[in-house]
Amino acid sequence: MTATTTNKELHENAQQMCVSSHLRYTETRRKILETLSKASCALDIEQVVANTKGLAQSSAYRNIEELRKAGLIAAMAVASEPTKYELSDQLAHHHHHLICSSCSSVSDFELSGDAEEKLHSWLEAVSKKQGFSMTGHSLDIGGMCSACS
Amino acid sequence: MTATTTNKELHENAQQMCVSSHLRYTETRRKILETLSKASCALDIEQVVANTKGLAQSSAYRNIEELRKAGLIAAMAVASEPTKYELSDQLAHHHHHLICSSCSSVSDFELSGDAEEKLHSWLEAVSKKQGFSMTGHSLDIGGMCSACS
DNA sequence: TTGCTTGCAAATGATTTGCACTGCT
DNA sequence: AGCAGTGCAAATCATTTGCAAGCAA
Repeated sequence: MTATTTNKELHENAQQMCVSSHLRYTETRRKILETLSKASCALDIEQVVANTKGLAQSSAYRNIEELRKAGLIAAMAVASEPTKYELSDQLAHHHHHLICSSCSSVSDFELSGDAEEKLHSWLEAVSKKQGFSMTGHSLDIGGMCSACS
Repeated sequence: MTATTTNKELHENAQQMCVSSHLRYTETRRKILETLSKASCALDIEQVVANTKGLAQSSAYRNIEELRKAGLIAAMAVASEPTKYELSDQLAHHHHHLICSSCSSVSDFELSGDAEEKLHSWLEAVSKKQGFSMTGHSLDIGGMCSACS
């Protein structure tokens, strides 16, 4: 499975993943993914609803949860803020987060291919030793963003 | 600041940190930290209250939040489970988490000193480039624990 | 038809807050 | 005295759920 780059690829991959999870690829779900795809960072429910025409909040919660279980969407909780959602690594590029402990803003970064590979091998070794079957990892930097300091 | 190993060190460091954040180091706070210190993994509010004699739930929330802002406690949110709390890296050993996406259980692991150093230097470089002042990082492995698979 | 999806409104559950009181400093 | 810290109960806010109607396979 490759990360999607074009809108068309996004929907093709998404549809595939929905089908294999026995989910219908409805208009609503398509629109939610498109909203997340357009966003430059993770969005909370309010933002998803605001940026998706004709989406009820309960449907947003329900669909995001289904899509999350199917691996299309990743959820991230920051402090006691509402949960933020973004496309999963399977639908977008693998990346990590810088989280400001003051304003709770989140921005993205990527490690070099080399670093990412090395990290992956460390984590794979740890998982193996503990009998854990790893499906992914997350790496956050905590601190103060430039706006807050 | 060194990670604490003995109970005495824990309270000495904790008191210091409270003082410098203009917080009183009360009996209640001392008991909460002791509860977290005894635990083998992160605890949710219910568990903290259950394991701390004479602690009101609202006091638990209020104190944990104060202690979190002062850097004594780390909070972690897993899926839509209640938030879990543990001693911060400043009061305990720096470590990372294995999170089971099926049962939401959390266990700990450490990287080798070498790996941890390398990781730190990568993150420091990223932060510098983005004008972010890093105070720490977190690294989670996601997947299926041995009990669930 | 059959059962997944949806929107609305009501319910739930975690977390926060108002208030009066206690206890450091 | 003066203000941080406390317990209790009430309030708030994100998230979940029941239900009746809509829509896709």
